[in-house]
Amino acid sequence: MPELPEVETTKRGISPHSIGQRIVKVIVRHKKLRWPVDQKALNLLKGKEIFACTRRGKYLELQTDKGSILIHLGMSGSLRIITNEEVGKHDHVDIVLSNGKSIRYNDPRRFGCVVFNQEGDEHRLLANLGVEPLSDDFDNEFLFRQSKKRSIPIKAFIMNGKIVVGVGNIYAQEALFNSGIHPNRPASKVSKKRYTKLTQNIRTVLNEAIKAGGSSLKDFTDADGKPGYFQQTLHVYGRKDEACVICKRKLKQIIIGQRSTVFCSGCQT
DNA sequence: CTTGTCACCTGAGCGC
DNA sequence: TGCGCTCAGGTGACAA
Repeated sequence: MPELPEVETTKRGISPHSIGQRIVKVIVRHKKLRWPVDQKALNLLKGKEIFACTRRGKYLELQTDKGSILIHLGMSGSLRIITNEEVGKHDHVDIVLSNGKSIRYNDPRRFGCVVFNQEGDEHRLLANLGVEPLSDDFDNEFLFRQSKKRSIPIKAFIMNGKIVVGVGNIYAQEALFNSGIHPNRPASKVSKKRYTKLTQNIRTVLNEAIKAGGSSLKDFTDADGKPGYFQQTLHVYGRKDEACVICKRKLKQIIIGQRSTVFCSGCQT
């Protein structure tokens, strides 16, 4: 489920149920996630109050004054607020709260993680992250400045979390299509003007997706809540061999950095 | 430092 | 029905 908009939607969904609550206990049913779940360390947070729920890139953090729980949803993870619900397949971790509810972490592929963090933003998983695409740091010149001497395809460049966080495989493709840029073009060979456009399109595409995801927020606790991008109009992602919405050419699919990439050879140069 | 490749997993969908 | 294959919203580790 998770690109940045889904993570943001998740954050907004669990925040009202968790902020101000104390952590009663953390139940770990399967500790083999991307990183081992350290039950002992997480137990240090028992009785502590969650004073904030924050997002950094695609990472979520439940903050207490004795440390935080750092969560990543990987490819297939999700968090739900539950009350006395039967444990299902892939429900690996429960964070039991003082209001009787729990934050339940489910992740079939187990590419995500639930880790104890006492180092704040200095934590090794956070320390080297790039700028937030929805912040002021991601200005019209940022990508252009960073792209100097970079030969990698523009798509891999904007998906590099050390440059800018949260741009995943769906929205990278969409933003490049909307900007008319060929995904394989070397980053250093994209003009400043086009970077300005790309920057704006990345912002727009993410904001639209957050808006779409937000519309289903009231149903957040439903198991089958659709992530934002199912409600959004996607122009290229998943549309291989279909007609370009602009020029009607057949959309092509290529592989960039082991990730499939759909684009229009007419509109994107 | 940059770039490209691998690894970690399960489940869905398809052709046979 | 079942088997084998391919593919899927991510990203850290490592080699070159």
